[in-house]
Amino acid sequence: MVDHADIKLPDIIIKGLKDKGVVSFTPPQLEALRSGLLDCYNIVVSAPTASGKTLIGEIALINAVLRGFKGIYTSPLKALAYEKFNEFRMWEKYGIKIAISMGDYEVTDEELARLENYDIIVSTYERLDSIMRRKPVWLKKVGVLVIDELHMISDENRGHIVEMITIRAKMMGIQIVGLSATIGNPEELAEWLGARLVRSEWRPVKLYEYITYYLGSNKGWIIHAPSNFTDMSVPKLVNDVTEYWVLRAIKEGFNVLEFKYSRKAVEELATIYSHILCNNLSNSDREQLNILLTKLRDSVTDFEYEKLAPLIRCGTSYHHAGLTPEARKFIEDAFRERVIKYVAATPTLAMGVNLPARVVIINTKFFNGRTISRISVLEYKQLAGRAGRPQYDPYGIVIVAKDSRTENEALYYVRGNPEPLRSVLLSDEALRRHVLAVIASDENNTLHKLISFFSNSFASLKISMNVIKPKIERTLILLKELGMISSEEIGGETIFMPSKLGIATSRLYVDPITSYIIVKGLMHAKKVSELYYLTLIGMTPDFSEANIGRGVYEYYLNLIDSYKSGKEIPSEDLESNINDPKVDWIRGFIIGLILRDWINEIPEREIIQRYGIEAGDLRVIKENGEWLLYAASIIARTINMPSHSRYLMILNERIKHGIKEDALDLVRLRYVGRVRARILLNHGIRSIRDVVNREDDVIRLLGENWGKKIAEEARFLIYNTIR
DNA sequence: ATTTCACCCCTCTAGACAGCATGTC
DNA sequence: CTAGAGGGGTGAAAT
Repeated sequence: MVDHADIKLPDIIIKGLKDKGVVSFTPPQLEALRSGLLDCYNIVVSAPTASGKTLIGEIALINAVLRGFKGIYTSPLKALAYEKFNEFRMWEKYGIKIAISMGDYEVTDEELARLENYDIIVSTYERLDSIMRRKPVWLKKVGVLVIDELHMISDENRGHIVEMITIRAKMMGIQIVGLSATIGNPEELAEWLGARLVRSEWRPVKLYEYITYYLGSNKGWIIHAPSNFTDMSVPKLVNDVTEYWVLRAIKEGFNVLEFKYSRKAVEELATIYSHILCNNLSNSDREQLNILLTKLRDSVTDFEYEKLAPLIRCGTSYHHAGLTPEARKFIEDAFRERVIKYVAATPTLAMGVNLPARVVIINTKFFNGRTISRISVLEYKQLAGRAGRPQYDPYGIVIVAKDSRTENEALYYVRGNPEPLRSVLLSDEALRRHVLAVIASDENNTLHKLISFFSNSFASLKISMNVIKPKIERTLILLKELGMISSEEIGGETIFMPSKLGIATSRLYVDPITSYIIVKGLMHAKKVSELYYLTLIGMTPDFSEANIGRGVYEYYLNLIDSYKSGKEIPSEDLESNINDPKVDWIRGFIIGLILRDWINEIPEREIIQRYGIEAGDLRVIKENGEWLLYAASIIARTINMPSHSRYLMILNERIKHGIKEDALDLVRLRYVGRVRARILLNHGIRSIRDVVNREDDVIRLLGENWGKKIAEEARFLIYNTIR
């Protein structure tokens, strides 16, 4: 029953919940409603995965809309944002308009204006930050901000973004609904936001945690059944924990998910258990898997097919970011359908889409760059939360810390409390990005105002402003040196103003250091090769780490001198005067080479082999390259370097498609990518017009089906441009 | 003489967000 | 408090 005497839900919400098939509220949902969710109180919910947190946010959003406001929902992943967007669209039949805004979609002025017409906007953190920097007028109409996965505020790389959007919402008096995993210090979070705290351990499926630890190669694994669970006979000692559960899984028809923090390791796990599974599959399993394999062939490149097929044939797979998004999606779907019985995955799988399994095996140790460490209790809880599929499983089973050697190592996770969340806003990188943003958006422009802005931060709850103030002052000095801001004394007070470059940097959403490197690199370059530009963007701190094999790294390290002397790449001085660990000249060089190969139409397969990367990594490099080339182009324009700017924009286009310059026209056609464009060019078909004029040749070269389709596209395009 | 095996040393280690425009010497 | 597997090399023991 969603009717509760003490909760007055608007009729539309009651109807909508009925449509969604919500028959009753979960305990955290009830508590949130009773804590004043509908009366605009700020709420922090700290509860496990699948306890119905999203619905709390959803009700808050609809409630705001019914009161004449807008609602914003924000999440850490594009996939998650997209998923929620589709879920929320069911409210459209009640006249509520839902929009999505994230990196794949524009933030032009028109786009910002477009959003004014929508009631609910779904976005990623970064996009929302970007929108807030632009201060569109409709921001005043926002009644509620729902922040999903609020515990991300502690994330080393992206937590500061979450903190900034929260600060802004807080300062604007917007109702904040923070949805968080179970964390150590929810009270502090609630205190910061002046929010009411909803704290719950409720789960839809009962969870049983099996303590496991390894006794050595000739003894095997000890398994301690949890004391509260007796209806099942699990042996106390097994040769191999995973093998035990995988064999049960195929007999009893459930699935097993194992987490480990290494790509190589998950691939090895999948290989090992594929052999074991293959010997134990039923005939109907085999049939299903054969059908699956034919689908796989159509879904992924040959390269990935060759790697995955022997595993998937046996009902197992690995899952990590080296796979293309298509391959990952394929595996996720097949696992959800229980056709794939066992998946060994890196944490990608736990961050993203909801993919539960009856049995979740968790390895906890990983290399942190210096030494071995173990995942936090918070992370453990997140992974463990994947155990037990609400509709299918009577309970979820977690094999706690399989890689433990002693009982205590495993018990640490069962008994331990999640760690408290800490602000990451005061790092050098976060401060320079956000202090610039605040100045560039003309939000605050004196030291005094900046300090009052940051006194609203989560950081300031624990850290004195006496510590924060000098950090801000140092950041201001840096931003001046980088040419992002200038200052002026007016009436005894220092006013900070953004430069044109500073405004562009904030809008482009790049690190001020990235912007600075690009400026310096372009200033030192007169006539330079494409490799120069590609290397330049590759060495910026915004170009995330690439998974380049160490051997490859060293090989190109030796090669670098010959390029340096020929001035084909930026000078390393560029890096030496910037003290930032993320600025990496050699990485830039290798990225440059990879991107150059890509736009010179080297086959994907060859690039992957040459640089020891995987298909998924190449995608990431392309995406980063595309974004930063665009940014570099705009930066070049703002500092009056139009020829650099033009060339960078051409490179941006070429990266998009992976083509040489002569194919730029042809790839404007749908169904024409790098491969087909090259086939046409090799036969003298150089433009869209040529495609129309020589349709017979096109059909001969690309086959009747595609040829006709493409010629049709070409006619359509020409017709429309003439008109 | 050839094969096998224990042992040591070295190497390697997760993920994913952001841009969408327009005119200088 | 904290790893652990794979690859390559080495030298001694086993066949």
